[in-house]
Amino acid sequence: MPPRSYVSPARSAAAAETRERVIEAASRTLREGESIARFSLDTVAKAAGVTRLTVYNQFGSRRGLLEAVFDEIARHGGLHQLADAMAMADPRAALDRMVEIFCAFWSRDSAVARLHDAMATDPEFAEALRERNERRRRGVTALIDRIAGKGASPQTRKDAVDLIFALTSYPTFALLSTGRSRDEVCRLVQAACRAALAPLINPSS
Amino acid sequence: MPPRSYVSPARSAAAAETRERVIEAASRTLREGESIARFSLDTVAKAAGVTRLTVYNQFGSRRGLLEAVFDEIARHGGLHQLADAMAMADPRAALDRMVEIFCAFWSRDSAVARLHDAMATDPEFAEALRERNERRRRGVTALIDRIAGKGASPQTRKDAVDLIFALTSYPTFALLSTGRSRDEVCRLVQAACRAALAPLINPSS
DNA sequence: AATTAGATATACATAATGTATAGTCAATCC
DNA sequence: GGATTGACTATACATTATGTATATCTAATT
Repeated sequence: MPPRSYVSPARSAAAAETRERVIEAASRTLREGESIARFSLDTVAKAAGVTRLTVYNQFGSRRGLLEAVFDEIARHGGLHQLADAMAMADPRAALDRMVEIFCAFWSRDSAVARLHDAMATDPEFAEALRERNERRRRGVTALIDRIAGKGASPQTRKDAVDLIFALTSYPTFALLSTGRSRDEVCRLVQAACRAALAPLINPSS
Repeated sequence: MPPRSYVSPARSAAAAETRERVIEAASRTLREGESIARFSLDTVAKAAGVTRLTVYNQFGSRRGLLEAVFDEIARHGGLHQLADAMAMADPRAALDRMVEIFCAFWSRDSAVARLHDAMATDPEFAEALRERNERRRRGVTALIDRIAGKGASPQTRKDAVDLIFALTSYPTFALLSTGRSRDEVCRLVQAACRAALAPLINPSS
């Protein structure tokens, strides 16, 4: 006979709370730790005041926890502003705004640096993050299509998209951040992205 | 009484040979493995036909082995051509050539991808690789100084240097390599670098 | 009062790095 | 030729992580 099952408001609320506490502890550990190498589920569990097994119950694996942390950061990272940016009348202004939004996102929580490091050791996590980045690529593609003149070949468009995609990526942001404020990086990337648009209109190559 | 010590041509030659064999096995393992996570000294030692302890005797640690692999790749990676490139009369042509040399370098041995992944988990190894990249930065700086007009401010120069440094980095190369041949990536990066030079002469901002 | 979901306690399997100690064997020195 | 030395081996051990298994506890539901 099948065991009767039921949903419990109080229980699932408590579970959700511990889940959030674990995510918070994990992102704090990522922020404060100097390397992803030191990031262990044991440390996180202790910081959250739970057992390591609870982490497994909630997230399934280390990878699951890391994805949950990234999604939590993304939720509060200001990416919802992208909708407004994409709706702007001037696609170049929209691109500038897009760069601004992503610079703010990359610099908001230093845990994102460690999460990108985690891509190196966990291919499936890397794939998961890459999929989340595809949204950025789609946004860039849409803007390029609006900016490009009729004469722009598909290859020229693809080049512009991929170049701007690379310029707005986290690795580029991190490389440019040595000795630069967030705003300074933003202006530099904006200038580079504008320069990358040139081949789309000027048919001189 | 101090133990007498001596140098042994035959022994050090044999040691150098096993050292090379281990490096070769390590880079092969990195190339064939799908992730740095699977890269263990045990695997390398077996592939080289030696004991894991021999690896420790020769390289001290996992990090030491990885550095040795990178240096070996760099030695045969064509970076010596940089001297000729830097000696070119036209600094813009030199920059084009530089981009070419680095695109060839990044694409030559797929083990470099895994080595960059290793930066994520080993901060000291990351630092070691960063130092080796400083040579590229110095080269870019020298070219920018030759290209920049008198009116170019230090900040404008720094911006150009850092931007080109980022454009010629491995992460950028890897990001642009999806669906592009080495030469195509090279041309795209060259164009982006040329565009990054504009603020150096045109004082219109 | 019985049941159930979430969390705990404890143990175990596996894999990796790194250290320690003793032993093997051929090249070198006297 | 015999003692010594350097590279390598064999074996063992300590430590740290991830991930799985099993039994138990507790408070919320039925």
